[in-house]
Amino acid sequence: MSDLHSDISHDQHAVRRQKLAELRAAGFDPFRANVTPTHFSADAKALYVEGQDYAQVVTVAGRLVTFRVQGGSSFVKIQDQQGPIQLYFRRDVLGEERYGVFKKSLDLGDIIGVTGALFKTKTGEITVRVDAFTLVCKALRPLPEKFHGLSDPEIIYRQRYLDVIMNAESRARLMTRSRIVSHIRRFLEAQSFIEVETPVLEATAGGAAARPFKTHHNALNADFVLRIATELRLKRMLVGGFDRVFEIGRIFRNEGVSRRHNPEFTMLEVYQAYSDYRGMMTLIRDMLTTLVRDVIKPADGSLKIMHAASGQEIDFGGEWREVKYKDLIREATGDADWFARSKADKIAKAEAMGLSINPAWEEFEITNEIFSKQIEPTLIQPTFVTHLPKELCPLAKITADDPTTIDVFELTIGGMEVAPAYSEQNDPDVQRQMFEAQAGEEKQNIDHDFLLALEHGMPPAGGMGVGIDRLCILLTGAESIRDVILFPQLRPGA
RNA sequence: GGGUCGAUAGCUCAAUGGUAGAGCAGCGUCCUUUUAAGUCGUUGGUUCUGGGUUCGAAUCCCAGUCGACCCA
Repeated sequence: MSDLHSDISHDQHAVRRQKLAELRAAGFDPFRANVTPTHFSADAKALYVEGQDYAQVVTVAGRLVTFRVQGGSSFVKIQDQQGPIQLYFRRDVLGEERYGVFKKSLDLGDIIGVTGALFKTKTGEITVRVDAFTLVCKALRPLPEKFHGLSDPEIIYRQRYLDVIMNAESRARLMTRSRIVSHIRRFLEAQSFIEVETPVLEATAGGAAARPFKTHHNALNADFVLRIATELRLKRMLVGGFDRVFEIGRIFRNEGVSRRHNPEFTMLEVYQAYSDYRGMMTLIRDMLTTLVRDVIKPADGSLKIMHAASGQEIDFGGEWREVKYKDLIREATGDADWFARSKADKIAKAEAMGLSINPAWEEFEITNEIFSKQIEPTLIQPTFVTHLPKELCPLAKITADDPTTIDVFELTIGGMEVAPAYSEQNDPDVQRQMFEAQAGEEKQNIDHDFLLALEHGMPPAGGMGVGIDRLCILLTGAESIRDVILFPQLRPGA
């Protein structure tokens, strides 16, 4: 290795390959080795009894993330899914030969298994004194730098495995997402909801207004689209007598990518027969307060979480305001007769409020621009915005005392729409008329097979959608949807 | 789609038209309770790609690739 022409000491990849070759030449191949851990790191540490050093023997395994060699003894740390645990290697315990293998053949990033007894160091860290170790995977590439971690966003997203090895906050945030989804499943199952799976490949993209991805099935020689919602399939199950159903499913929308949008995202949709939008209020409030209580667990025992974007605390334990969409518009415009104004007056007023209005928009779209730009971002505390204009969604029941609105709410938290819910339209004739009356960007494709299902009879029901990614942004304090999705969509790399 | 910013050693970053550097990692020493361990020495560059300007380009100009942010 000291020959000038073959010096590879500057090339970490080559050095590691050489170490692997030397191990194999000595009769040991790490890629044919394995280990049977008895505990994960945190569970192992929990076994330690104060004052009883070397009483408990464990086998743990993980990736080498710190390496501190000091002559005849060394401290290293490995990391598994529960986090790091410190190991103590000693020449006088392992013997000259094995200690030499430890020092010469192992690198940061390697995966090892060790067996040894728990003790507490003089600085108070519970540590495994290693009696035996096995290299079970040689990392041929070096880890990013230990102190600054990994900060290049492109590597963080494209090589997420490096991010979650190096950045504890990323690891914690993405694990929280798993716990959130798990909590939602258990919460709904405890209330007799049935989880179902419906097709991703659809003949018609229904249930929402969005551009779909298109694909083709060769054997059927038919074009398909990827679903943009699960709503119409789940309602068919209500027709079929599955009275409480939900799906946590991937949705695909062929639209822009931004801090708030990924082309594929996860949506919970839940439908409950013999309920309505008011029943959904109770359901979502219980779901979110238990989520904060059991998963996020605010340190002070409250149900408050910090909302970085607004600098405010969001209190899930406070009163959840309920307010009609029209009242919010009247309040924001300062015009009690807003909905009676002409389109020209609406445009003038909206532009005076600093909005840029497309003259081709329908009147409800002008009004909704005010809602999404001027009102929604200010709704930080949990707020049920109710009774939206009927043009915004064709799938809900018309309000009994106001034929221009529908029996729905949009739950808004932290300035973001988190969960829309409806009293679901189950009159097949009204449903058909509402589909046909759709206009502007809200226009949905008509799914005739769905209308056929409605004619067979769907029980009255409440339904709700929850954007899981946005909920995770809110609850984990993430800045971007990319930070709560393991592998966010990027342009294919070079 | 438009605008702004960015890409330099494995990673995190310097170098403001004049010899491309540092810390960590790596390699070679010393070190048996460390916590970004310490210590002495040391290797390592297609400065994103392709053109152009210039005596001379990481640096200036043009085009492209990828990313971030803002806007639509």
